[in-house]
Amino acid sequence: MANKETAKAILNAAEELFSEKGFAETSLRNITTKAGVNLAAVNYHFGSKKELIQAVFARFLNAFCQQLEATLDDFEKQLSGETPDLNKVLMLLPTTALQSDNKTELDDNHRHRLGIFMRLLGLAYNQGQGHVRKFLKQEYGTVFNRYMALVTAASPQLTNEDRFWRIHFMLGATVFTLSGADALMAMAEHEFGIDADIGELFSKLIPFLGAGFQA
Amino acid sequence: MANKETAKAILNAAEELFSEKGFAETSLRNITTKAGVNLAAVNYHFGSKKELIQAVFARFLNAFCQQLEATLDDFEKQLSGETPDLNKVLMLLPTTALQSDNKTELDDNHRHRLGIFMRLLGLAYNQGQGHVRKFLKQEYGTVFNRYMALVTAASPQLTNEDRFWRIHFMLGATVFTLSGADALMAMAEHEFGIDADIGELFSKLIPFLGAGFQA
DNA sequence: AGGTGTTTTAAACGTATGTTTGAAACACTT
DNA sequence: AAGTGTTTCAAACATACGTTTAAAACACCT
Repeated sequence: MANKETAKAILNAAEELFSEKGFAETSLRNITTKAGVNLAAVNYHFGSKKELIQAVFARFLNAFCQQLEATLDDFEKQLSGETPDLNKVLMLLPTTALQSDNKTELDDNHRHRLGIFMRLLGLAYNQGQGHVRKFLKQEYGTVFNRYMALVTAASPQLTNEDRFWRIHFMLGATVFTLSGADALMAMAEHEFGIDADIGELFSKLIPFLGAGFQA
Repeated sequence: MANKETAKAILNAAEELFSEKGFAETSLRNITTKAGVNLAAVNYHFGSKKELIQAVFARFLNAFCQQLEATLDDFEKQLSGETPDLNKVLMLLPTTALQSDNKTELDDNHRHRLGIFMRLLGLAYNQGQGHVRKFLKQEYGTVFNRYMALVTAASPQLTNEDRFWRIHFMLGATVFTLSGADALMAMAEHEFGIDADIGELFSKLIPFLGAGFQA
C-alpha cells in the first residue's frame, strides 16, 4: 500500500459524478474512465461500490469533523459557562466547512466541494442508501452530539419536541439549498444580475434559520 | 382502452416502491411483481419507465392542482385587493393537499400519500431525473406562478432576491421534512411519547417558515 | 356464435452493470 | 540480479435491467 494516487483519482471522479447523477446512475466504468484508471481498480482499492461511496463521505467528513472539534474547543472555552448565542452556534458549521480544507486545496475548490458534498448528503438522506446513514451515525455521531448540546444550550426556551422538529426544518432548508446551490446561484445571477458565492448564501440562510428556530 | 385496473395497480405499486427505494433502484420487475401484473404491462400501458415515473407525478398533481385552482379562486375572491397574510397563504398548500383526494381514497391513505409524494418530489429534485423537473415545469407552471404571485403580494417588504432565496429555504425545509415524515414522526413518538400526525406537523412547520421568511 | 380490437402472457433480446480472475508490470529490498 | 510483495491490466463472468415479440386470452358488438 504505497501509491495512493489511483485511489485519490477514483475518489475525485466518484465525488463529482455521484453529485451530478446520483449513486445508482453512476457506473464504475464512468468513474474509472473519468479517473483514467482501470475498471478493476475500484474493487482492488475499495472492495466494492458501497465502500467507495462510504469512502467519499469519509474523506470529506474526516477533515471536517477534525476541524469542527477544534472549533468547538475554542468556542466552549471562550464561552465559559454562559448561554451561547444561537446564530453564532449556527454559524460555526459553515465557517468550519469553508476553512476545513484550506490547507490542501485551492481556494475555488472547497466552495465547490462543499456544494458537492451537500448534494451527496441530500442524496444519501433521501435515496435508498440506508447504509450511508448508518455509516455516518456510527462514525460521526459523537461530534454531532457535542454540537447538538450547544444548540440545546442556545435555545433553553424550547421544549425538546419543538427543538427536535425545528432542527430538522433547519437541516432540510440547509441540505436542500446547498445541494442545489450551483443551480440556484446560476438562476439568481440570471434573474438579478448578482452572482453570489456560497459564503453570501450562508449569510442569507443563517438569519432565516435563526428566525424560524426561535419563532 | 377499457380496463384501467392494471394501470392503476402499477401506479400504486410504483408510487410506493419509488418512494422507498428511489427511481433507479426500483426495477420494473419489482413493480409488476408487487402489482401482481405481467412485466410487459408497464411498457404496454405507459410506454417506458420514464413515462411511468411521469405518470406517477401526474396522477397526484392533477388532483392537487385542480383542487388548488379552486382554493385560489376562493382565497382571491375573499381577499378582494387587500394584502394577503403570509401564514394564511402558506397554509393554503397543506390544507389543499390534505383534502385533495378525500373523495376517492380512505382517510388514512391521503396523509400517507402526501408523505410519499413529497419524498418523490425530493428525489426528483435532488436526483438526476432532469426530465421530471422539465415535465413538472411545463405541465404545472401556470398554477405555480399564480400561487407565487400571492406569496409576493404577502411579502412586499422583501426584495425580489431575498424573496427568491427564502422561498427556496422554505421549499427545502418542507420537502426534506415531509419526505422523511414517516421516519421523523416515528422518532418523535419514540422519544417524546407523542404520536403526531401530519396535520400537526404542518402546524409546527408553518410558523417556522413564516418567521424565517419574514425575518 | 363469429369476428374484431384490446389486453395479458411467457419467453427472449440486447445491453449494461458490479465483480472476479490470472497474468503482466512495477517497486523495492537483499 | 534475483526475489518478493504490491499494483495494474485486459478479459471474462454472472446477473439484472428495460424493452420487444408473437401467440394466447379476453371483452364486446352485430
